[in-house]
Order: sequence, then structure tokens, then C-alpha cells
Amino acid sequence: MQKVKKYDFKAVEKKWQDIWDKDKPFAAKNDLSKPKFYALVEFPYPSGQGLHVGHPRSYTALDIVSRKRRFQGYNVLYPMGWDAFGLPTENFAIKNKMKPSEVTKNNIARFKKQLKSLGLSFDWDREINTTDPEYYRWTQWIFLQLYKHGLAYKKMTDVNWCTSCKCVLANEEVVNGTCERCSSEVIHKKKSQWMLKITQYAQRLIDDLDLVDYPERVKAQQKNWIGRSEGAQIDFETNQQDKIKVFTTRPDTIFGVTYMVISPENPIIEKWRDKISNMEAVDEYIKISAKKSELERTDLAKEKTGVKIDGVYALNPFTKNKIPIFISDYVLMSYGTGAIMAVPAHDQRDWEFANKYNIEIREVISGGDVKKEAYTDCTGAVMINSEFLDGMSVEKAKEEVILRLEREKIGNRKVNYKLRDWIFSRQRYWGEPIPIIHCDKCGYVPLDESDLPLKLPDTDFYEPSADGESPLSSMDDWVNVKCPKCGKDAKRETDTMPQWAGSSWYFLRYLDNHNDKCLADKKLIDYWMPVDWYNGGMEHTTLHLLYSRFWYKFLYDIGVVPTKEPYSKRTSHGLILGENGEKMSKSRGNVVNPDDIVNEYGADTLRLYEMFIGDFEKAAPWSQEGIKGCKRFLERFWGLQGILSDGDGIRDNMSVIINKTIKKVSEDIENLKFNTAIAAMMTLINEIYESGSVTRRELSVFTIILSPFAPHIAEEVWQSCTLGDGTLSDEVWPEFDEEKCKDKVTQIAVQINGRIKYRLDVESDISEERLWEILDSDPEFLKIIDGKQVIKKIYVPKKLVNIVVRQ
RNA sequence: GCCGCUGUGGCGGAAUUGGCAGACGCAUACGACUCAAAAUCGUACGGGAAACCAUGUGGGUUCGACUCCCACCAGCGGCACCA
Repeated sequence: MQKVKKYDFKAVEKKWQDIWDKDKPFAAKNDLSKPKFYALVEFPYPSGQGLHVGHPRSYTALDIVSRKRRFQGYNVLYPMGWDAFGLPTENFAIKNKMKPSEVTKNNIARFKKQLKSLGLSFDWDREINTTDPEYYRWTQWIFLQLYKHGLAYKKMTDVNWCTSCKCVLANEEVVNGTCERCSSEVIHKKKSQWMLKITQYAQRLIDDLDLVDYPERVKAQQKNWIGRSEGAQIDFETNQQDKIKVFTTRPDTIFGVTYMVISPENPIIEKWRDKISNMEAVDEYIKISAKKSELERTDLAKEKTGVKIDGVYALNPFTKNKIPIFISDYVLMSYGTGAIMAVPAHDQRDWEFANKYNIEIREVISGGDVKKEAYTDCTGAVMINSEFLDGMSVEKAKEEVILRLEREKIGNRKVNYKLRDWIFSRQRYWGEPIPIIHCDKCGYVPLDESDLPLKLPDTDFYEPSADGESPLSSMDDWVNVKCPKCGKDAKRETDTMPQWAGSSWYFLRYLDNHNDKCLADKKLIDYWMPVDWYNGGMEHTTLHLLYSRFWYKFLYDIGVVPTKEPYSKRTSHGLILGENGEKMSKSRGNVVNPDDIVNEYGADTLRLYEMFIGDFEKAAPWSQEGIKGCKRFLERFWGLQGILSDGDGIRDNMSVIINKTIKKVSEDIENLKFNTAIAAMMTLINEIYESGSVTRRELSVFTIILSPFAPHIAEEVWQSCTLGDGTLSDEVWPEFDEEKCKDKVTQIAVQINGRIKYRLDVESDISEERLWEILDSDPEFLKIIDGKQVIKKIYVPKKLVNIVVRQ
């Protein structure tokens, strides 16, 4: 037994972090002949709070995968950077009277120091920063390409306006009628905004989910958000010699239409102004709904309101019956056509509205009781009161109506999506300037690509203005320019891009982060893309993940990238909660600072604990006690140096457990089951101590498979015991032998009618015949079945026997 | 309302294809070491004296169900007047 010096984790971790900094063993090589592996984690927003214990859960997981891949001979790219534009930094800067650029610089320095203290194997030479002009030059370049391809356009539109941030929000940023960032009230405002046509990619964003390996819940959530529905668009003529277009998923119910509803924002009302005899009441209603907040308008519990429009009516396209028209805010201008055909007999909302306003309820599908409630679930039911549809099933009737509509040119088959175009401008300072010039004569003129980057002007006055204009608009020197086309006086666009712009393509810049000719060299893109494994949070499913898939598809269409999808595999980590099981937050006072843990227990213990804490994909509460178990395990691993024997090779009695552990750890890492991989290594160490010693070869295998989880201690043990000829990173991942994973003796459970009576040790490779022979001469077995009639005998190899008896 | 997920000891969590429920760790108790404590090591640890009972509840399929089916209950996440 040798005496072992104390495990001084601080010295060990400092030593190896310095070596890694100097020698850069984790640098990805642009050697295109080697098999590549691109591991990606969502780059952090460098906030003022510093790193959260949630960050290392994701980073450590892919660090483990990356380190394992390097042992397996892959050229691994595992990069890190900063998603640094955005409101929190700007707000912090305002509060503390600093410049956002300064705040960003400080925060990045702090984050970087914290990340380095965790021993993550990032290739720091490829670090990127979305606020660096050399980076956002290419964000602007992509915007210009979108503009040139008609996918970026400016439009007067109804926008979500955060009253506190004094800024426009995308639909994705509005949560329950409030601002995702600050939870303040969101109101509607008409504003001219830059928009990106993500809707043009709606179908491809759904279809191509088939090409990628994402968790089902992520795919489902994206599909849900895009919200595809199939139906028909139908024209209803009015007595004003015009038409109301409606979208419906139930064209089969067209004979049941007894009224129509148009949204208060629908511009057709203006056209009818002179013909509407109760225009005052209508105007009043429009005024009231415009004042309502998003929250009030979408409150499902409230009773539906509306006003009948007198003097204008529509005609059923088939029966030519007159149909009254209402205006009501339960119809949204932003979905479909802003008008609906109402079928109270077969739609619950219409049913409620019809009852309130005494409108006829005409049943066209038999099977329900439309006096009591709307009959909506009509699968297989039969049409009635519907002329040429009578007697058909609902499914058949849908098809038939669409064919008829198309033949008579009064409608057509139509697919609608809930997804809206992406509102892309923000009235704030700390973002990428939009590289467009407004010229009275030439309209919107894009900046020449050679003039990029369009730098964000340095200023001390960047607070949002009360009138809702971007702070940039007051900077005359910057705003006033000559039109690149005609040379006359013109103005720059003063809105900036949203926080999500820089992150929509960042994974491409890592491939070639200093390139000043293009966003990245084509050869490198072709080699490294797609990302092999991308881990991130569920909260980005309908934001960053969707946006970046959209941009990437566009870049595919213009020949910049070689594949349809950016990420071949996506996984999602669960949140780390506070000790009380609630989400960690300052206000709840349950925040754990990773620095404190690194200080008290070391980075290796923190890494190990974060991986051991529970199912990687599920939320797990932090436990200050639980972390001790991981520390103890590492201490025991360190202690193995004290029982290192002179023998070499793997001892016979250790062969099975070692092969099993290699297998378990290898497979579990691939399946995100880090917790059970660690449990297997704990079992191994228990068995080693039980055996009294460890051989050099056994320790070297153990050290290699532990090293992705706890790299510092592994390097140190490797070096101080000289476990191999070279350094740990020269080693290859150990193979396991499937044959050697099998125990020589197996315990067979003996069951009677499915209940265990006793257990029997036999050789693992025993034949079924031999087993029954043993049992038939086993007094214990005979005693149990004595006097009972054996009906059936079941044998499950290496597991159990079950005897079915009648009493 | 729609979509997705979860429910196992005091706690975090294990359990290949339907085949020995509770691996591994934490906490706890007792013991060893120590003048003592901490650390460390050892033993026990779902309930029950036992037969047995136990994986949210109630049914079902099966020789056998944490696992499959049906109906509930509870909780979490997303969407939501989407026509």
C-alpha cells in the first residue's frame, strides 16, 4: 500500500487548465480528410448575473460526448461564443450609466473566466461575439440577401408593443399577452416594420422535420406552432357587388351557414361605410375593441360580443339565401381572411354567439342535438339539409364541396398556417443596424455589400424614446446620407435587428470565424455541416430553433450551405431547479452560484454531480447534500493510487465488471444517460476496493472512461501513475468484449404462478434440459410443487423459471 | 379545449423485448477508529412478526405487468376565440 498525497483539486484543476490553454489540445483541425464531429451547445447570453448552474448541465453533457469522440479518432469541433446583443444588457447599461458595449465586454470576460474554470474542451480560438462588427457584418449580409430575394419587406402592420421596453415584439416573444422579457403589458399598435417571410417556409419547416433526429416533443411543439390546417377558401357575394372571402376547415357545412362575422380591423368595412345604416354602432364597437389589450381580447371565458351590420348582407354561394353579417372581435384579422362563415349547429363558438343574438341554428349533419350544443365531432356522420351533399359522409362532403367550388370558380382548396411573418425590427439601440437607406425617390435602397459592416454608432445617448422611435433616429450625422442610387439626400433605417438575428446563423461562423471574404469558406461549410449534435433548452423550440432552421433553409436555397437542415440531432436538457423544487431565481432566493461549488468541491465534482443529478432530459432539484456523494467518489478514485498493484493486465475476477462498465459507459453517453453511466463507475470502484487492489491496466481503462466526466483528476492520475506511454489524449477509447460481459454464474428465480419462491445459482451457459434436471432433483423445488398439478413450465434463459400449477 | 410529458422508498433516481422492483447516490441508525469531533471504514435501511402487501386510482390482457390496453385522478410544459 503506497502513501498517496492528498487530492488537492484546486492545484490539479489549475494545473491542467493552464496546460490546455497553452497546448490547445481541443483545437479542431481543418483537416478535411478526417471524419468530423460537430458538437454544438447554445451559446450564452452574457448577462450581468454571471453563469447559472443550469449552463454547465448542457455544456458538460456535450463536453463528455466531444471528449469521447476525440478518443474515438474524430476531428471534433466544440466551439463557444457570445450572443450579446439585446435588451437586458441595454437596460443594465442604462441603470448603471454605462455603455452597452462596455457592459458586454465585462460580462463576456466574467463568463469566459467562469467557463474556463469548468474545464470544458471548447476550441477557444474559434470564439465568436455577435456584437463584433466583423461578426454582424455577415448578419447584415444575410439580411441583404433576404431583401434581394423578396423575403424581407417593410409593411405597415398591427404590431405587439411592449409598453415598458418601448419596443415591438415578435409573436414568439409575447407570452400570455405580456412581454417575454419583462412581463409588462403588450398592446397593439400600427407601425411600419421590417418583416421576414418565414411563412413562405412553413410547409418545409414541417416536412423537413422528417429528415432530422429531434425529440418528439420538440417536433410536436414546432408543428403545433406552425399550425397547419387544411380546408377551403370561399367567396360569398354581397349586395354591394363585392365579395367576402372566408377560410374554413369545414366546407362540408356550407348549407348550415346562417351568419357571417368579420373582424373589427377588416378594411372592407370602410368600403361599405355609406351603405351601413347603423354605422355609429359599428364605429363604436370598432373603437372599443381597438382599446382592448391582447389579454382582454383573448380571454376565452368572456362572453362574445358583436354588432350586426345593417344594410349589407351576403349570399350563400349555393342557395343564394341572404346571410346577415356581424362584426365581432372573436374573429382575428391576422388569421385566414379576417372573416368567417358561421355554422352555429356545428361550431361551439358560433353556437354561443347565435344563441345570444337569436340567429337561426341550421343542422346539416345528423347525429347531434343542436338545441343543446354544437355537434362538432362528426367523423363518419351523414349530411342532411344540404342539397347535393345529402346522404354523404362528412369526409366525402368536404371533397365534394371543394370540387364544386373550384368548378364554379367560387372558391378553392386552401391550406392555412398559424405561423405569421417574423417582425424583424426593434426600436432599440443595442442591436445590428438594418443596412437599408430610405430615399424619397428610389424607395428602400440596400447598402452595397462592400459597405458592410454598417457599424452601430458609438454614443452616450441611447435610451429608448417615448415616441417609440429608435434612439438611432436622433443621431443626425449617422442618419443623413446620400442615396447610393441617385445621390440625393436620404436617411438610414434606424430600427435595429431583434435579439434572435445573430443566433440564427452563428454555428456557421465557428467554421471560419476570421474570414473577411464571406461568412465562412465553402469548403469548410461543406465539411463541417450539418451540426452532428445540438443540445439546448426547450424554451427555444419556437424561437431560436425555428428561426435558425428558416435562415438555414434560405441559405440552402441560395447555395451557401449544402444541406436542408442545420442540425442532424437535437437534444434538450431539463432545468436545474432550486433545492425547494422551484425554478431558480433571485427573487425566490434559491440560486446556486457555480463559482461557489467550484471553490468548495472543484470543477470535476460539479461536472459529475450535474450529470448524476437525474434524467438529463428532465428537470431536477439541486441538492447541496447530493453533491457530496460525487466528491466522495472522486476522492475514492484518487485513492486508487494507494492500492495500485505490481501486476498488469486485467485480472480474471475483474474482467467481467470492467467489460460491463466500458459497455455501459460507452452506450449511456450516446443515449444521454449520464446518470447511469456514473452509477456504473461507482459500482466498479466499489468492486475494485472489495478486491483489495487495482492493476495498472485496470486503472488506465477506468481513467480513460472517467476522463470525459472528470477530466482534471483523470489527467493528473494518468500522469502521476504514468499509466500509458504518452499523455491521456494519445489514448483510444477502450473496447469491450461482449463475451467477457457475461457473468459465469447466473441467479435463476424460481416462480410458482408468477410468484418468486426462491433463487438458484447455476452456470450461465446451462441448457434448459440440464436446468430442469437440477430442479427435478432439488428438494426445495420438490417441496414447493408437492401435491400440485403442474400445468405449464416456462423458462426464460438466464432469468427465471415459472411453474404454472393448479392447487 | 387541443398537443406533448410525468407519477416508483424519507429524498434524487434505476429497471434491455412484458421476466428477480428499488441499481447507484443522498439522508438516517448502529458499530469501528479517536481523549473527542470531523473525515474515513463496516453493517442495516420500502412496509409487515409472518403469511404476505407494495411502482397515482380502478378495471383488463398474460404463466408473468412499473412496462401493453381501457377508464379515471393529480401534476408539469406548449398552444389557444386559429374559423
